Amino acid sequence: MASITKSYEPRDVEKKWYAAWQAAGCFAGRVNPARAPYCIMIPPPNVTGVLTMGHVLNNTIQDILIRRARLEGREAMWLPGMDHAGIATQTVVERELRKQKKHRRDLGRDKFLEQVWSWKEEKGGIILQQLQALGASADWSRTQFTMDPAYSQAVLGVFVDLYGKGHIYRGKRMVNWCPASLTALSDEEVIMKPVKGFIYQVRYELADQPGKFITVKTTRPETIPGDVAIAVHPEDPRYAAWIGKKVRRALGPKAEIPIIADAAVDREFGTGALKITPAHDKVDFEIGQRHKLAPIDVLTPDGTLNALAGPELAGMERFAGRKKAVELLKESGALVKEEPYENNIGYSERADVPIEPRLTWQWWLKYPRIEEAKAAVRDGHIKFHPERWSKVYLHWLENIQDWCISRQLWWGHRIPVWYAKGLDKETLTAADLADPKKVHVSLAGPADKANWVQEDDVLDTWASSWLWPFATLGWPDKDAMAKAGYDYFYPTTTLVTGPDIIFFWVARMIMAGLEFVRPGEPLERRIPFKHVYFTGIIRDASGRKMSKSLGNSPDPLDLIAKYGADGLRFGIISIAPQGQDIRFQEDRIESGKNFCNKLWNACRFRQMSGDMADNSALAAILARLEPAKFDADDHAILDRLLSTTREVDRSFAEFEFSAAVQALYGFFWNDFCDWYVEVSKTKLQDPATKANCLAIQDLVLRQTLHLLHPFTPFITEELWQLLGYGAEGKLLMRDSQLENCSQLAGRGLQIDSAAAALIGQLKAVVSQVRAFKAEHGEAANKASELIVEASDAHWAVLEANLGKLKRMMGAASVLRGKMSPDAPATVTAYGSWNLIKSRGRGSDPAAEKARLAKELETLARHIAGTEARLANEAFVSKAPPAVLDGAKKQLADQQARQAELTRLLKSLG
RNA sequence: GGACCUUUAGCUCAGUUGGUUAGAGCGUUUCCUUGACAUGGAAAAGGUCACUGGUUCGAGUCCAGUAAGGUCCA
Repeated sequence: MASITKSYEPRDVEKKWYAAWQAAGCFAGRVNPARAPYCIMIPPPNVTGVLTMGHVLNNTIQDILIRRARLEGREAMWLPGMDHAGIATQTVVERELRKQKKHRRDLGRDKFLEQVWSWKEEKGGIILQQLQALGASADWSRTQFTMDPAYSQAVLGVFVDLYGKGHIYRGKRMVNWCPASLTALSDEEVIMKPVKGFIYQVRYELADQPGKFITVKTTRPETIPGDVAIAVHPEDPRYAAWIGKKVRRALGPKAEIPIIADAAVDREFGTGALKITPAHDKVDFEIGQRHKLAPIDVLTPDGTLNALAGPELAGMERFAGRKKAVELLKESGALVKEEPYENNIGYSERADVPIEPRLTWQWWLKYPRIEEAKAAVRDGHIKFHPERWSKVYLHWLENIQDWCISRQLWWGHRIPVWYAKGLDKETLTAADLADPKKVHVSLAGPADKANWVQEDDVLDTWASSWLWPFATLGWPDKDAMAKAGYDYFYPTTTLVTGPDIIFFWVARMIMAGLEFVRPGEPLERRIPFKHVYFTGIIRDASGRKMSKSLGNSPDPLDLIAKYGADGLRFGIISIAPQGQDIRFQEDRIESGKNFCNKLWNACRFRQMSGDMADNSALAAILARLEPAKFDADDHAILDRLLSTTREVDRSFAEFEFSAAVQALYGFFWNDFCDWYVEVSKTKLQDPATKANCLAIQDLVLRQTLHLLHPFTPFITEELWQLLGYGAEGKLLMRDSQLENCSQLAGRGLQIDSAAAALIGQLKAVVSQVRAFKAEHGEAANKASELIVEASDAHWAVLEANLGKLKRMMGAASVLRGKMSPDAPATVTAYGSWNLIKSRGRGSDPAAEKARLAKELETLARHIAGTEARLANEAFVSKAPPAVLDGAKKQLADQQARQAELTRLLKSLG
């Protein structure tokens, strides 16, 4: 067996094991009826994406769940893949074209798409390789892409199906239009941002009463040429006499527009009068509809003012147009006032430019299964972690609006709709749309393609990823489904994602699953997953979101190079409490690395401590234990091993990963390394106790490696092999079975849990002596001569453990003695024992007295508090007996200590 | 405007159904290169649990309100 080097070097170990695992097919999830499945579908990253800290957190958690499930003997399957990311990808390729001074229209649709595909083959999906560096144990043979032929068939088939069921319609409505990407966006793709600008008061002159004006407030004077009316509230006395009159439009082509009354007008806002521009505002559009006013669209798709805006403005970009409009209004005297103003403006999520409300023909989806989707979460078939997100989910479903699923892009799933040649798409009526001679909807398309023109629009990317949990399992193709194990793996077990896409993705997947999977079967068989774990958002140290533009996001690959993948994983999980955002601190990643090194060296110590015995199976190690020789330390460490295992079990059940990591850290570092390994150094010297001590170490290390493996897969596999836990050719990650707390406890371990309390006391004594020495300027490792004054019972306990304790305390000798009235100043007390270090150097009676006095002072305060509590009749009569006894015992201890300290203080003169 | 979250040591956070003197990591200070580990060991200092009320024998914990910060929805 190879010997363990002095420090852990992750790089080679990671490469070696990742390749070995892959070669051994460890990541594959297969249909295996003998085992319960555990399945996770990756939230598909964008094909344009590169690994961010958010991905690191999200995918580490998925890997942790999958690896733990595998160790528990479940058939684990983590399905990876990518999203075609319509706008983002098209933008990337268009940017490359622009470098060659070309536009996608120069190439035409087919040529452009060829370009996108070759970009995808060359540069797309880097992130999947990066996930491998992180240790992701996904089943790469199943990698899916939302534009793959089979997946695309599923997406288009769903469109045809929903169209046939009447869930999809074409309508001319207000949409969020992105003037940069030239496409519609759904509400979820629009980000509201407060923007500082101006609000203008503009007056409109009454047509039949020159010199009389009505004044409105607007932030968008450039749209005045699109005004079709001025609206006031019907019950507003200020304007009651004005209703029905006409005013002259303040800007643009001359026109007279009516003053109308509509209850949607907010009397409190501005002047109480509102200009109505139906083509450029959602509310205005609705008002316009009610009053049968035809909208006037003064903008081109790219946000330039058109001829309808009038000759002065036509051709100007919208923000330049606004400046010009203000100038023109000033000149004409229509501008009454201009004041600074902050309002919320919708921005395109991808292009980061203000969106335009715009009237266009789009395809809309009426969501299916809304009520079932609510019930699935409300009734607990799908559990959200943390639970509170279910409120957000339900609230969204309560107020759900139809989904605009068409996008004016080329990259994506082209909508399977054909229009009869010569048909004007802009003037289609509902009857036309229902007429199969005019509009054809099918997967295969019309037989006589020459007579038809296919819809130009593609589907929203989310209208493909909402099928992810089952389209990735071959749905709807029966053969593909059988091959992928659809029946076995669906519903999947857990979804790990961010709360920012509850609406985009989580809710829609639930509705899709309910609509398309296993029609007629109970709800719990149709839902796409049973648990949804929402991660926090990773922020920088000062709490800002990490973003490319701020440059405050570290490159995870740099972190892996610096701290190892295990260090990064351990570190990031340790700072990721459930349900809270995470402030990233690199020093926590460093602790992760340090922990790995500690683990490494503890195993190294084991290897150096004695010959390796049979470690190849848990039973073999258990057989080596000699319970008759267990001392308090052995009992205590096994007791802690079990309680730590229990805590990790609990943490997994509750999705509290950082709690698991913290429990393992504390147990391994404090209980095992700082205490058990140290006392082992004495026990290993004695041939009578050596073998048992090594067996205990082997048991503890084995279980620790097992529990840690999901978090730090590489180093644990390496050490597992180095310490001989794997029989020939057996891998930790694939061939071992993790014992949970009750399984391990059921292995016949006879543990005296009272021993843990005794060890706690001994630790306190050691601590006391060390503090005592440190306070007197004596190094911990200096062999001091100590005298102990103790009762027979205490001395017996101390004496029984003296060999180990001397090493821990840094004592050359520990003798039982008595305090003499002229004791040297170097004295301390613990409970009812006194530890006296004789012939101490550097003793300072004054400092010692000050220390004792300070301690007595705080003690007196605590005693007063405890006494007051016990003197309280209500407390004594109402508190449970255990609490009452605790308080009494506490008082007795405090008083005993007070007496000792007082005695010591006196002895110092 | 509505909903949710957060507020505990210099920093980042734990703190289970209310119960002994509120914990951890990092940072700070002092000491230690001892044979697993200086990526380490030992010790110390450091807290009015945001604020105000209430419930209770007892509140960091439960309830109400206030303040500050954050997120989402409209």
